[in-house]
Amino acid sequence: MRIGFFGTPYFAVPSLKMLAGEGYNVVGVFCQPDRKSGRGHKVSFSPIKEKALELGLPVFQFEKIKNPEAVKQIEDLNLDLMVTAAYGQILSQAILDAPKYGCINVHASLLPKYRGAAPIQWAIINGETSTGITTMFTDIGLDTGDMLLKRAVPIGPEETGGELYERLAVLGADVLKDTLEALREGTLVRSPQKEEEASYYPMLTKEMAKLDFTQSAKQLIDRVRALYPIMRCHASLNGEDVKLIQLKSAQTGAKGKPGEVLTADAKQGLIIQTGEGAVETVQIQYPGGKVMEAKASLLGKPIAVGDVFE
RNA sequence: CGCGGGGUAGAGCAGUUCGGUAGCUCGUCGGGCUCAUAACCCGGAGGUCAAGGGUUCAAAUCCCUUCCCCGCAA
Repeated sequence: MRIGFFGTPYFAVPSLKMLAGEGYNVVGVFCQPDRKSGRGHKVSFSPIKEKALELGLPVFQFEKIKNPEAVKQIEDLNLDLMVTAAYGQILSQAILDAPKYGCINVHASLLPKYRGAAPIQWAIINGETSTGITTMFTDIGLDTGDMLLKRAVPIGPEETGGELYERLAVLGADVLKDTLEALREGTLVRSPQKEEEASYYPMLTKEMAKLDFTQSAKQLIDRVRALYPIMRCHASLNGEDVKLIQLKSAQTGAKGKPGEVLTADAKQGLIIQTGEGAVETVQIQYPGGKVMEAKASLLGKPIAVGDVFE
């Protein structure tokens, strides 16, 4: 079976590794073009490109996968099956029609809930206690295709987006493996998504990392851990943009308005009033500085009680 | 050559504008006080001020070079 693999970030790596390890015939790996990134604008390869090169697989990178030359390339590969996992571009019907058995996608949620590009982070932001992996036949809609296999996992109460992302990447490879085996054995069952149960969440934007202290303590804590380490949540304090890397709930007798600093010393820590309850900032980062323990930071850079994060 | 911030005691920072004895908070060590404590009081140790070169009577501070860390943007 000739397989074309479409993926870009780390999420897709375990799946590609599994395909190669299980002896599947991956005839082409498609990923997003190399981009200048990081300090100094150095060009870096995506995790999938790195892995594909390591495995000795041919790599294809198209600026727009819908362009005729890209579609022709896919058709010329004479694929039996396409596998996608966080590729990063929307596929066209012509592409989906190219492989004999269609296109199977690995999605990091329990569909039809959390359709969209950032299901992992959104699940944590919304305080979900479980999520999972769904494999599906890709259709022209956004994560709307018929579902194949589904597996759920609990979300830890303090788990970060990065940690869950890693777990789901591994689980995704596992579910994909079972899906392909079922496909070979002819036991694969398609089940349509129920539209009335569907939910869609958009891509993450940097505005989402700006903390709103009128939210409840739990919402703030969930948001900070959901976005970590992709984005570090931040708030403005006395004109400085301060990153609050890790929050936890705090008990204190003091009260204030949302965002107001209730305690700020090395013994009790940095505790901030929210719309509902209070949060302690465990780790903090100032502009130009490294991430540090908030209690240590207060020794050299005090914050006054009554100052307001906004 | 994308833009910017930073490197000072074990930790976190001030001091750099305008060159003139190396400071603060905490920790640590010793002592004291207390029924007692993460409390309080007294005292001590701990720094080639990232590295190299230059200017100067004198450099953490001014000039040049290098190394390392961080944020933004992508």
